[in-house]
Amino acid sequence: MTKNARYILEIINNSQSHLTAEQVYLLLKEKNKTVVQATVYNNLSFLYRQGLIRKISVEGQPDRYDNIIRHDHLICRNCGKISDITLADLTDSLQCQIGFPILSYDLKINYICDACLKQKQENERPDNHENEKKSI
Amino acid sequence: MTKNARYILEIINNSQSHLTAEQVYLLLKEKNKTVVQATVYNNLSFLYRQGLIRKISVEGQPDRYDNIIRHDHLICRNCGKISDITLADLTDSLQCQIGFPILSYDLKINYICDACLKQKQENERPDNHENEKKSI
DNA sequence: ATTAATTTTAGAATTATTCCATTTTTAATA
DNA sequence: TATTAAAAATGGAATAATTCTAAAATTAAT
Repeated sequence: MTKNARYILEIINNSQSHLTAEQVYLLLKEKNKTVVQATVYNNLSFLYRQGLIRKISVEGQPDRYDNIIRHDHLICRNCGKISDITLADLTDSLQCQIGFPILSYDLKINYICDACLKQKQENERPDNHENEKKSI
Repeated sequence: MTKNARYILEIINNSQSHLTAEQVYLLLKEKNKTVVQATVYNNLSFLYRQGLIRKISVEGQPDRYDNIIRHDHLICRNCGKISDITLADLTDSLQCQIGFPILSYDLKINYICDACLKQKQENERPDNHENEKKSI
Protein backbone atom coordinates (compact mmCIF):
# COMPACT_ATOMS: atom_id res chain seq x y z
CA MET A 1 0.00 0.00 0.00
CA THR A 2 1.54 3.27 -1.12
CA LYS A 3 1.54 6.57 0.71
CA ASN A 4 -1.18 8.00 -1.55
CA ALA A 5 -3.37 4.95 -1.08
CA ARG A 6 -2.96 5.19 2.68
CA TYR A 7 -3.85 8.89 2.70
CA ILE A 8 -6.90 8.29 0.52
CA LEU A 9 -8.15 5.50 2.75
CA GLU A 10 -7.68 7.76 5.74
CA ILE A 11 -9.53 10.62 4.05
CA ILE A 12 -12.49 8.37 3.26
CA ASN A 13 -12.61 6.74 6.67
CA ASN A 14 -12.43 10.06 8.46
CA SER A 15 -15.07 11.71 6.33
CA GLN A 16 -18.65 11.97 7.47
CA SER A 17 -19.81 12.77 3.95
CA HIS A 18 -19.72 10.66 0.82
CA LEU A 19 -16.83 11.95 -1.18
CA THR A 20 -16.58 12.00 -4.94
CA ALA A 21 -13.22 11.30 -6.61
CA GLU A 22 -12.88 15.04 -7.20
CA GLN A 23 -13.43 15.82 -3.52
CA VAL A 24 -10.92 13.16 -2.50
CA TYR A 25 -8.46 14.70 -4.97
CA LEU A 26 -8.88 18.15 -3.45
CA LEU A 27 -8.38 16.80 0.07
CA LEU A 28 -5.38 14.70 -0.92
CA LYS A 29 -3.81 17.74 -2.53
CA GLU A 30 -3.52 19.33 0.90
CA LYS A 31 -1.13 16.51 1.87
CA ASN A 32 0.51 16.02 -1.52
CA LYS A 33 0.72 19.18 -3.61
CA THR A 34 1.71 17.42 -6.85
CA VAL A 35 -0.91 14.68 -7.01
CA VAL A 36 -3.15 14.46 -10.10
CA GLN A 37 -6.66 13.11 -10.58
CA ALA A 38 -5.54 9.96 -12.40
CA THR A 39 -3.60 8.92 -9.32
CA VAL A 40 -6.70 9.36 -7.20
CA TYR A 41 -8.77 7.27 -9.61
CA ASN A 42 -6.08 4.58 -9.68
CA ASN A 43 -5.91 4.38 -5.93
CA LEU A 44 -9.66 4.47 -5.46
CA SER A 45 -9.98 1.51 -7.84
CA PHE A 46 -7.23 -0.28 -6.00
CA LEU A 47 -8.82 0.28 -2.59
CA TYR A 48 -12.19 -0.74 -3.95
CA ARG A 49 -10.82 -3.94 -5.49
CA GLN A 50 -9.20 -4.75 -2.15
CA GLY A 51 -12.53 -4.29 -0.41
CA LEU A 52 -11.16 -1.51 1.77
CA ILE A 53 -13.69 1.08 0.65
CA ARG A 54 -17.22 1.07 -0.65
CA LYS A 55 -18.50 2.73 -3.79
CA ILE A 56 -21.97 4.21 -3.84
CA SER A 57 -23.87 5.50 -6.80
CA VAL A 58 -26.85 7.79 -6.90
CA GLU A 59 -28.59 8.44 -10.19
CA GLY A 60 -27.24 11.47 -11.96
CA GLN A 61 -24.35 11.94 -9.55
CA PRO A 62 -20.70 10.93 -9.88
CA ASP A 63 -19.71 7.81 -7.96
CA ARG A 64 -18.99 8.35 -4.29
CA TYR A 65 -16.74 6.55 -1.85
CA ASP A 66 -17.55 5.45 1.65
CA ASN A 67 -16.18 3.39 4.52
CA ILE A 68 -17.08 -0.29 4.73
CA ILE A 69 -18.84 -0.21 8.09
CA ARG A 70 -22.28 -1.63 7.42
CA HIS A 71 -24.90 1.06 7.02
CA ASP A 72 -27.57 2.19 4.61
CA HIS A 73 -28.27 5.48 2.88
CA LEU A 74 -31.03 8.03 2.76
CA ILE A 75 -31.27 9.90 -0.54
CA CYS A 76 -33.26 13.12 -0.74
CA ARG A 77 -35.08 12.90 -4.06
CA ASN A 78 -35.31 16.67 -4.24
CA CYS A 79 -31.77 17.90 -3.60
CA GLY A 80 -29.80 14.66 -3.87
CA LYS A 81 -28.38 14.86 -0.35
CA ILE A 82 -27.06 11.55 0.99
CA SER A 83 -27.16 10.68 4.69
CA ASP A 84 -26.19 7.60 6.63
CA ILE A 85 -28.67 5.46 8.51
CA THR A 86 -28.11 2.08 10.07
CA LEU A 87 -31.09 -0.20 9.69
CA ALA A 88 -31.56 -3.86 10.59
CA ASP A 89 -29.06 -6.13 8.84
CA LEU A 90 -30.79 -7.89 5.94
CA THR A 91 -27.98 -10.25 4.96
CA ASP A 92 -29.41 -13.43 6.47
CA SER A 93 -32.93 -12.77 5.28
CA LEU A 94 -31.74 -12.02 1.75
CA GLN A 95 -29.36 -14.95 1.69
CA CYS A 96 -32.25 -17.18 2.70
CA GLN A 97 -34.61 -15.86 0.05
CA ILE A 98 -32.05 -15.95 -2.75
CA GLY A 99 -30.48 -19.36 -2.33
CA PHE A 100 -27.14 -18.83 -4.09
CA PRO A 101 -24.34 -16.97 -2.29
CA ILE A 102 -24.42 -13.18 -2.15
CA LEU A 103 -21.53 -10.83 -1.40
CA SER A 104 -23.35 -7.88 0.12
CA TYR A 105 -26.22 -5.53 -0.50
CA ASP A 106 -26.83 -1.83 -0.94
CA LEU A 107 -29.99 -0.27 0.37
CA LYS A 108 -31.01 3.26 -0.51
CA ILE A 109 -34.08 4.88 1.00
CA ASN A 110 -35.66 7.66 -1.02
CA TYR A 111 -37.25 10.49 0.91
CA ILE A 112 -37.53 14.27 1.05
CA CYS A 113 -35.17 15.87 3.52
CA ASP A 114 -36.27 18.43 6.09
CA ALA A 115 -34.84 21.40 4.23
CA CYS A 116 -36.56 20.43 0.97
CA LEU A 117 -39.82 19.65 2.75
CA LYS A 118 -39.84 23.12 4.29
CA GLN A 119 -38.91 24.73 0.99
CA LYS A 120 -41.65 22.83 -0.81
CA GLN A 121 -44.26 23.99 1.67
CA GLU A 122 -43.09 27.56 1.05
CA ASN A 123 -43.46 27.12 -2.70
CA GLU A 124 -46.85 25.51 -2.43
CA ARG A 125 -48.47 28.43 -0.67
CA PRO A 126 -51.39 29.34 -2.97
CA ASP A 127 -49.86 32.69 -4.02
CA ASN A 128 -46.59 31.11 -5.12
CA HIS A 129 -46.34 29.40 -8.49
CA GLU A 130 -42.57 28.94 -8.69
CA ASN A 131 -40.82 25.61 -9.03
CA GLU A 132 -43.94 23.67 -9.75
CA LYS A 133 -42.13 20.73 -11.28
CA LYS A 134 -38.61 20.87 -9.91
CA SER A 135 -37.03 17.70 -8.56
CA ILE A 136 -33.97 15.67 -9.43
CA MET B 1 -47.61 13.44 -23.01
CA THR B 2 -45.98 13.74 -26.42
CA LYS B 3 -45.55 11.00 -28.98
CA ASN B 4 -41.85 10.60 -28.16
CA ALA B 5 -42.57 10.35 -24.44
CA ARG B 6 -45.22 7.71 -25.08
CA TYR B 7 -42.88 5.66 -27.28
CA ILE B 8 -40.10 5.87 -24.71
CA LEU B 9 -42.37 4.76 -21.89
CA GLU B 10 -43.49 1.84 -24.05
CA ILE B 11 -39.91 0.89 -24.89
CA ILE B 12 -38.96 0.85 -21.22
CA ASN B 13 -42.04 -1.04 -20.07
CA ASN B 14 -41.64 -3.66 -22.78
CA SER B 15 -37.96 -4.20 -22.15
CA GLN B 16 -36.70 -7.06 -20.04
CA SER B 17 -33.28 -5.44 -19.67
CA HIS B 18 -32.29 -2.19 -18.00
CA LEU B 19 -31.83 0.26 -20.79
CA THR B 20 -29.38 3.15 -20.82
CA ALA B 21 -30.37 6.46 -22.43
CA GLU B 22 -28.25 5.49 -25.43
CA GLN B 23 -30.07 2.17 -25.82
CA VAL B 24 -33.44 3.88 -25.54
CA TYR B 25 -32.28 6.35 -28.19
CA LEU B 26 -31.33 3.55 -30.58
CA LEU B 27 -34.68 1.81 -30.08
CA LEU B 28 -36.67 5.02 -30.43
CA LYS B 29 -34.84 5.75 -33.68
CA GLU B 30 -36.53 2.72 -35.22
CA LYS B 31 -39.89 4.49 -34.73
CA ASN B 32 -38.72 8.04 -35.27
CA LYS B 33 -35.77 8.35 -37.68
CA THR B 34 -35.00 11.98 -36.87
CA VAL B 35 -34.90 11.88 -33.07
CA VAL B 36 -31.74 13.04 -31.28
CA GLN B 37 -30.23 12.10 -27.91
CA ALA B 38 -31.20 15.36 -26.23
CA THR B 39 -34.85 14.57 -26.88
CA VAL B 40 -34.43 11.19 -25.25
CA TYR B 41 -32.77 12.75 -22.21
CA ASN B 42 -35.52 15.37 -22.00
CA ASN B 43 -38.26 12.78 -22.11
CA LEU B 44 -36.53 10.40 -19.74
CA SER B 45 -36.27 13.22 -17.20
CA PHE B 46 -39.89 14.09 -17.75
CA LEU B 47 -41.08 10.50 -17.28
CA TYR B 48 -38.89 10.12 -14.23
CA ARG B 49 -40.21 13.34 -12.67
CA GLN B 50 -43.74 12.08 -13.30
CA GLY B 51 -42.92 8.84 -11.52
CA LEU B 52 -43.70 6.80 -14.63
CA ILE B 53 -40.28 5.19 -14.85
CA ARG B 54 -37.55 4.26 -12.43
CA LYS B 55 -33.89 5.18 -12.67
CA ILE B 56 -31.26 2.77 -11.47
CA SER B 57 -27.58 3.41 -11.04
CA VAL B 58 -24.74 0.96 -10.74
CA GLU B 59 -21.28 2.22 -9.91
CA GLY B 60 -19.25 2.96 -13.00
CA GLN B 61 -22.16 2.47 -15.36
CA PRO B 62 -24.39 5.05 -17.02
CA ASP B 63 -27.82 5.47 -15.46
CA ARG B 64 -30.40 2.91 -16.53
CA TYR B 65 -34.17 3.08 -16.78
CA ASP B 66 -36.67 0.53 -15.61
CA ASN B 67 -40.39 0.02 -15.12
CA ILE B 68 -41.97 0.94 -11.78
CA ILE B 69 -43.24 -2.50 -10.83
CA ARG B 70 -41.70 -3.24 -7.45
CA HIS B 71 -38.64 -5.45 -7.69
CA ASP B 72 -35.03 -5.56 -6.64
CA HIS B 73 -31.78 -6.02 -8.53
CA LEU B 74 -28.92 -8.45 -8.57
CA ILE B 75 -25.61 -6.93 -9.64
CA CYS B 76 -22.75 -9.17 -10.69
CA ARG B 77 -19.65 -7.58 -9.16
CA ASN B 78 -17.46 -9.14 -11.80
CA CYS B 79 -19.13 -8.29 -15.11
CA GLY B 80 -21.69 -5.70 -14.00
CA LYS B 81 -24.69 -7.63 -15.27
CA ILE B 82 -28.02 -6.56 -13.76
CA SER B 83 -30.90 -8.98 -13.23
CA ASP B 84 -34.31 -8.62 -11.67
CA ILE B 85 -35.36 -10.40 -8.53
CA THR B 86 -38.47 -9.84 -6.45
CA LEU B 87 -37.81 -10.15 -2.76
CA ALA B 88 -40.04 -9.52 0.23
CA ASP B 89 -41.37 -5.96 0.34
CA LEU B 90 -39.45 -3.96 2.95
CA THR B 91 -41.50 -0.78 2.86
CA ASP B 92 -43.39 -1.29 6.11
CA SER B 93 -40.40 -2.52 8.04
CA LEU B 94 -38.27 0.40 6.83
CA GLN B 95 -41.02 2.92 7.42
CA CYS B 96 -41.32 1.62 10.98
CA GLN B 97 -37.61 1.80 11.68
CA ILE B 98 -37.15 5.23 10.14
CA GLY B 99 -40.05 7.19 11.61
CA PHE B 100 -40.37 10.01 9.07
CA PRO B 101 -42.08 9.35 5.73
CA ILE B 102 -40.16 7.61 2.97
CA LEU B 103 -40.96 7.56 -0.74
CA SER B 104 -39.50 4.23 -1.78
CA TYR B 105 -36.33 2.21 -1.57
CA ASP B 106 -33.78 0.65 -3.89
CA LEU B 107 -32.18 -2.63 -2.99
CA LYS B 108 -29.20 -4.01 -4.90
CA ILE B 109 -27.75 -7.40 -4.12
CA ASN B 110 -24.11 -7.92 -5.02
CA TYR B 111 -23.09 -11.38 -6.14
CA ILE B 112 -21.07 -13.21 -8.77
CA CYS B 113 -23.15 -14.50 -11.65
CA ASP B 114 -22.93 -18.07 -12.93
CA ALA B 115 -20.91 -17.20 -16.00
CA CYS B 116 -18.32 -15.26 -13.98
CA LEU B 117 -18.19 -17.94 -11.31
CA LYS B 118 -17.37 -20.55 -13.94
CA GLN B 119 -14.83 -18.29 -15.61
CA LYS B 120 -13.15 -17.58 -12.26
CA GLN B 121 -12.82 -21.27 -11.50
CA GLU B 122 -11.15 -21.72 -14.90
CA ASN B 123 -8.69 -18.93 -14.16
CA GLU B 124 -7.93 -20.18 -10.71
CA ARG B 125 -6.66 -23.56 -11.86
CA PRO B 126 -3.09 -23.74 -10.47
CA ASP B 127 -1.46 -23.57 -13.95
CA ASN B 128 -3.30 -20.39 -14.90
CA HIS B 129 -2.08 -17.03 -13.67
CA GLU B 130 -4.20 -14.73 -15.84
CA ASN B 131 -6.63 -12.17 -14.52
CA GLU B 132 -5.50 -12.43 -10.96
CA LYS B 133 -6.96 -9.11 -9.95
CA LYS B 134 -9.71 -8.37 -12.44
CA SER B 135 -13.10 -7.22 -11.19
CA ILE B 136 -15.23 -4.14 -11.70
C1' DA C 1 -54.88 32.97 -38.41
C1' DT C 2 -52.07 34.62 -34.68
C1' DT C 3 -49.88 34.07 -30.73
C1' DA C 4 -47.90 31.74 -27.07
C1' DA C 5 -46.09 27.72 -25.09
C1' DT C 6 -43.88 23.49 -25.56
C1' DT C 7 -40.96 20.25 -27.79
C1' DT C 8 -37.41 19.03 -30.78
C1' DT C 9 -33.18 19.67 -33.05
C1' DA C 10 -28.18 20.34 -33.74
C1' DG C 11 -24.28 21.06 -31.94
C1' DA C 12 -21.33 22.98 -28.44
C1' DA C 13 -20.01 22.55 -23.65
C1' DT C 14 -19.30 20.23 -19.43
C1' DT C 15 -18.29 16.56 -16.31
C1' DA C 16 -16.57 12.22 -14.93
C1' DT C 17 -13.55 8.90 -15.99
C1' DT C 18 -10.15 6.21 -18.53
C1' DC C 19 -6.18 5.62 -21.29
C1' DC C 20 -1.44 6.04 -22.63
C1' DA C 21 3.29 7.16 -22.87
C1' DT C 22 6.82 9.00 -20.05
C1' DT C 23 8.95 9.90 -15.73
C1' DT C 24 9.54 8.97 -10.95
C1' DT C 25 9.63 6.12 -7.04
C1' DT C 26 10.14 1.88 -4.74
C1' DA C 27 11.88 -2.69 -3.95
C1' DA C 28 14.93 -6.46 -5.01
C1' DT C 29 19.32 -8.11 -6.30
C1' DA C 30 24.14 -8.46 -7.77
C1' DT D 1 26.03 0.62 -3.24
C1' DA D 2 24.86 0.45 -8.02
C1' DT D 3 21.76 -1.85 -11.25
C1' DT D 4 17.71 -3.50 -12.66
C1' DA D 5 12.95 -4.50 -12.64
C1' DA D 6 8.43 -3.52 -11.20
C1' DA D 7 5.00 -0.51 -9.69
C1' DA D 8 3.10 4.01 -9.16
C1' DA D 9 2.51 8.69 -10.43
C1' DT D 10 2.30 12.28 -13.81
C1' DG D 11 0.45 15.12 -17.65
C1' DG D 12 -2.28 15.32 -21.07
C1' DA D 13 -5.18 13.49 -24.53
C1' DA D 14 -9.32 10.76 -25.33
C1' DT D 15 -13.81 9.03 -24.41
C1' DA D 16 -18.41 8.65 -22.63
C1' DA D 17 -22.47 10.45 -20.52
C1' DT D 18 -25.09 14.20 -19.93
C1' DT D 19 -26.52 19.01 -20.02
C1' DC D 20 -26.99 23.39 -22.11
C1' DT D 21 -28.29 26.75 -25.56
C1' DA D 22 -30.31 28.95 -29.26
C1' DA D 23 -32.96 28.29 -33.25
C1' DA D 24 -36.58 25.73 -35.67
C1' DA D 25 -40.67 22.98 -35.59
C1' DT D 26 -44.81 21.48 -33.54
C1' DT D 27 -48.82 21.88 -30.75
C1' DA D 28 -52.50 24.13 -28.32
C1' DA D 29 -55.24 28.15 -27.23
C1' DT D 30 -57.55 32.37 -28.53
